[in-house]
Amino acid sequence: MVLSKACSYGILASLYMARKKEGNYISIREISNDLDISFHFLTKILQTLSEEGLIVSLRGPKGGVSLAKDADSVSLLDIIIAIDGVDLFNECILGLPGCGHAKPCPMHDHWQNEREKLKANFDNKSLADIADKVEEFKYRLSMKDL
Amino acid sequence: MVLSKACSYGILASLYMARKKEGNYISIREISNDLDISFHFLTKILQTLSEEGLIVSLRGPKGGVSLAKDADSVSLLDIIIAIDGVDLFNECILGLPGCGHAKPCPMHDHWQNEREKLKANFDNKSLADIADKVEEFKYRLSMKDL
DNA sequence: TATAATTAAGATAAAATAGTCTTTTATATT
DNA sequence: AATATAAAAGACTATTTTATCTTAATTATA
Repeated sequence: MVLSKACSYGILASLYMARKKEGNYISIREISNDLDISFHFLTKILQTLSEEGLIVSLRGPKGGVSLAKDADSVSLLDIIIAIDGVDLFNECILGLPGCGHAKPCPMHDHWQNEREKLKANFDNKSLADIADKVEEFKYRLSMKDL
Repeated sequence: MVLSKACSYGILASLYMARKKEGNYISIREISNDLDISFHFLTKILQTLSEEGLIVSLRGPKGGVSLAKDADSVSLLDIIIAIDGVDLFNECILGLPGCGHAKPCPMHDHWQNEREKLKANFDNKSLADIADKVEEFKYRLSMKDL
């Protein structure tokens, strides 16, 4: 698995928030129901995003979570790094310590190229970009297999 | 992590065998010592490769493991699929069930392209190709960080 | 101010992956 | 045939990831 489940869930929840009007708090219960993700697990993931400053939250009635910034300025890469860290984009695909230009693993050149493209592609996709094109491209954004 | 540790270890051990004369059995202890991989863990991984028909083994004195086929005809992809299965090359990067052309995740087109290239690249690298070029390209093939 | 709603926090459990240890089986050599 | 060597098999442990459950803290609203 390239991304952890926590990371996938975090991305889906962030896109859910991006599709709602900014400034409104959305309850985690609603998100977990609509996306078919475990409520408590999602709560923890969103706490991480909150600690990382990507979302804000409010307790109590009418509380919930909301993007901390404009959806234009948050990329999928931001979410991924907040949850899974930067290892995916730095590590040797064979897991060799010290793999690099001087002493490369047999996959080094190829994987370095691929992972950079992957990273650029994640970076190039803002939450707003995706949210705006859900209808046009019929994007699937839920764990529900409809 | 893109490949499991078991898979990385399996690849390194296979390359180790490929670099030795074919037909000779190499003890797992020697491989685990030289590559700095846990002996018992490696034994299990090599049992999988044995079950999958990629290597052969012999018990007793002078026993060990050896590639079942010519190193020319075994690709990294063969090893990966034997150990980790085909999920990496089939699954949605966001883990969405039913992600596909009709109802794609936002990363679908890009990732489908990348994972196919990754697969092709793994398929294109035979154990012999790599073994032959270790000196030329100064390949790192051990968990030891020298 | 009391109540209900909602996230935060922390304990626990389940599953997957990674790793270790012991015993059994096979085989080459003496 | 006896012995030593090495893989096979299986039980066990540890760690990480995923998931659940309970209680505490916060806050809007009646």
